[in-house]
Amino acid sequence: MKTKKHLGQDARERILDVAEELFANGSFASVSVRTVTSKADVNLSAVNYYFGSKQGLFQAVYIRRAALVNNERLHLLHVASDKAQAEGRDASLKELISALLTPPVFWLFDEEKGFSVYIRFLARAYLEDVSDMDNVLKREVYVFEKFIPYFQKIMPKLSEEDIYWRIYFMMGALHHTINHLHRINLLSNDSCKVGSREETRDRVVEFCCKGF
Amino acid sequence: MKTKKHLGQDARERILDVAEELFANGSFASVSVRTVTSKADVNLSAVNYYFGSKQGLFQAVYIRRAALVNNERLHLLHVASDKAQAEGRDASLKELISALLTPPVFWLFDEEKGFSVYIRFLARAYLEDVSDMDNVLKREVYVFEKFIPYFQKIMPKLSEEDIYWRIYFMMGALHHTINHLHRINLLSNDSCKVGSREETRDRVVEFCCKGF
DNA sequence: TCCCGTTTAAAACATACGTTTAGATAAGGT
DNA sequence: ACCTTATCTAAACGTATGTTTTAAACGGGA
Repeated sequence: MKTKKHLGQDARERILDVAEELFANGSFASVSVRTVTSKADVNLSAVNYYFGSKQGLFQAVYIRRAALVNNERLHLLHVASDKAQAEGRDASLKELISALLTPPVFWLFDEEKGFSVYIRFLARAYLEDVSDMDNVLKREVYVFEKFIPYFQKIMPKLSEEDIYWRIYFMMGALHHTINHLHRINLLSNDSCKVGSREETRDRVVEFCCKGF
Repeated sequence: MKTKKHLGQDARERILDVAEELFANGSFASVSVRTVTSKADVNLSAVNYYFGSKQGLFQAVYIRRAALVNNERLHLLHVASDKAQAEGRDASLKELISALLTPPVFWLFDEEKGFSVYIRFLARAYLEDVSDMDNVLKREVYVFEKFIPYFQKIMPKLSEEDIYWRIYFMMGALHHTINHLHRINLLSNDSCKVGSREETRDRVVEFCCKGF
């Protein structure tokens, strides 16, 4: 006897998984509640039941994993900082930038954990006004603030404004990588192939290090 | 006596103008044909009459100004190349990158000519599968191909693959600038303001030059 | 066993959508 | 004047949309 019912949290998660995937590949308006619920094998009204509205679902997808990327960034920052301190030096520019870029790039390649989908979802969410991304960004600012002193220490000539601008462009290269990595073949007339996650990470980190 | 009728080309252009603006600010699915036609003050069926379908309209918006950015890039390339030749030197890295980035950045600021809308439209179109952006990109590749020899001449150590990767990241910084420039204030805790188009251009060019 | 809050189900609601159709209107050529 | 062509209009078509409603099914605690 199968017990499909009364697995509320289970159904909720399943909806979030499906919605995350669909929203990662299409715009908010192009994804219908009916597609979500049928792919998640739940009733049509489940979305409204659990999330109130389609927009509520979208925001719930964001919130579920919002902190993870930034926590991992801060973790890598502290690891690099501790290691540097033990060796009697400052954290290098490469270490700082790597701490910012590695989590999203690696997770983009990590099919297993399902984060790659979330990363692409995030990139798209930045363009949707439905998700109130200004408030989303405010959470990211918190992380960048933590990085600023480290940048200033090794690059004392730079003003805070300069550093923010460079972080800004760095995020540009990152988001572009996330969004259009699959098109590098096309753009380069098949000169370039997408390699391993480490190779991709190294390329974008190198680019951003020099840009700084 | 107003002659609203028989202004076919006029109505067509008006539809394109309105659609360009709407598609620049929202996704393909979120913009309805009814919104376009009512804002353009034409009949509902005008879109299907002139463009066959909503998708046809979207592609027509793209095509209308597609060549302009890339033509301007090539023009700037030749200007820089001629000037360099007259001075008995190669075109500098900064000149090359500036030729690639200046047209979209300047037009982004140029409210008057309406290109700023198109630039934002383009950035969003890259995420819509409806516009068959792989074919769109092939047209851009043509332009990059023209630049490759110039890059190779002044940076002979770099392989073609390396150059393409760097152009790729450069486009990332550019597209990010286009998409999220208005959020630089927020990202930087109000440290940064959006300055003139020249200042913005100089910042992204400087970043990309060093990244190369 | 009964009650109660939670969850699932099916149907209906009221719009909004892209597209098609049929016919009116105007302009230009012959 | 007539015919042809391009343009514009209004209405309708069929479908898809997000959401709401109503009721049934279930599990746990009294």
